[in-house]
Amino acid sequence: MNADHRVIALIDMDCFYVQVEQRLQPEFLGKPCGVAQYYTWKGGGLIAVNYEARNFGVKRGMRGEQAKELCPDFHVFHVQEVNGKANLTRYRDASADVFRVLNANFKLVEKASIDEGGKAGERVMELFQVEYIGQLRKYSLDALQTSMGEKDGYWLFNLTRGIETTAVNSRNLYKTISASKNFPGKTCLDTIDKIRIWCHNLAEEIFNRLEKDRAENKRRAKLLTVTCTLTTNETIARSCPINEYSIDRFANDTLKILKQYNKNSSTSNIYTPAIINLGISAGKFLDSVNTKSIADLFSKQTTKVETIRSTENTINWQEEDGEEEDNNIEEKVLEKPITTITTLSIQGDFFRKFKKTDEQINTQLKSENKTTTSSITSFFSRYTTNENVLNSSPNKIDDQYITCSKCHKSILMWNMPEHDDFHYAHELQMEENKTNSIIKTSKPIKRKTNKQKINNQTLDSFINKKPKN
DNA sequence: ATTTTGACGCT
DNA sequence: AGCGTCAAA
Repeated sequence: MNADHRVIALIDMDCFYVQVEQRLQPEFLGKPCGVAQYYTWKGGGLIAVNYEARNFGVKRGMRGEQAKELCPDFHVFHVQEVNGKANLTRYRDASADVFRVLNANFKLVEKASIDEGGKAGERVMELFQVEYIGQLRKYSLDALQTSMGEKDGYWLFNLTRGIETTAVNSRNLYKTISASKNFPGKTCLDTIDKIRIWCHNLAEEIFNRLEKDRAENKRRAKLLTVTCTLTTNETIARSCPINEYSIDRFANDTLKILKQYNKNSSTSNIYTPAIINLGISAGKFLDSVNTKSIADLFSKQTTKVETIRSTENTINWQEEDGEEEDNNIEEKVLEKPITTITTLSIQGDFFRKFKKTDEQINTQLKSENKTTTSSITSFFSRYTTNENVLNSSPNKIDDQYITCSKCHKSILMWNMPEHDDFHYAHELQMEENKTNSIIKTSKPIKRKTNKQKINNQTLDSFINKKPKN
């Protein structure tokens, strides 16, 4: 699409965490509520407040008790705690749901980071004594470049005239995965024993999130960074390589780093200065694609033909409706039945299972635009109402829960995408370990190509799915 | 005792 | 590459 004629939609989810909780407990819809982490200190700290509550002056950062004073009907949802630490998994999963919908329906989806925003914006306002960006139009390109530098001045000059051609990057993945916790006041970590426990707790959370990330995104973090703030108020960040995903290794590496800052004798259990904040972060992700499979990418079969994995839960996501390309695929595959999955992201692959035709999606999208709730409901109706789309196994739906056919655990239906993905990736991993090779020789399942339906609505050209490859 | 998380910038 | 800072929710 021509960058001059593009449309960029900015989606900002209001008090998202509150909505996630209200979806689980719809009886609170329309009522003033917020989400708090931790209970004990003055009713927990609010990290999200809905508009009904904001009308009473309740704000993020306030304590639950204070919110109750301002608004007696205020309801507090509490963030799940694991090992005594707030765990935001529920909201991350909900966010992943949103991105699944966006990725399935839009060509480019970028997690916004408002670069050039914030501080730079204030500097510009101060420098040029303007309140709105349009007021900058009275300045010449030269003037802007003199003050802001050649590049930024040029960017700003165009921006004020509605010209901004920066590409929207198709990127939804986190660059880092981190877990941290404050230990304020008397709760500070002042003994090796306490520190050891928390190294383990944080390591466990990071490990779980990394495993899930590896399953879904086929990548591995290579760098572990330990961050801590001491009672001296200094913040320290030190890194070490990640050779293997393991709770104990993460925990031990973290502890080893922290011990370097202990001013006490190594024989004592006391740690000084004590730790006020401790965090572990994993980053420097590398795609965990085997070199063998990269070689395969250059073979005719795999570069030209997009094949799909063959596992028991892979299903034909479209009704029978013969198409010529499919026959070609089938023939080629039969010639040399080697299938690799390397060209497909798991996420995209996963979603494809539940995909309807373009027409159905477009129709659905129109109705989804109305409210978030109906959108999400209809999104999930895609695979909760259509038995043969799901899998022929008898998944029992009990209100909002589904019994997973693989592990027989009761799973919230909106957590099913990750859950199912996890099973798939796990199986894949097992197979990989077993064969010590990424090449799969199983027969691929026939997959239909999507025909692009041409629609006369302007936005539809935008809503068209991503092109393959 | 606002907490947790993530990205970016500086050296 | 490693570390510190800063902002968002």
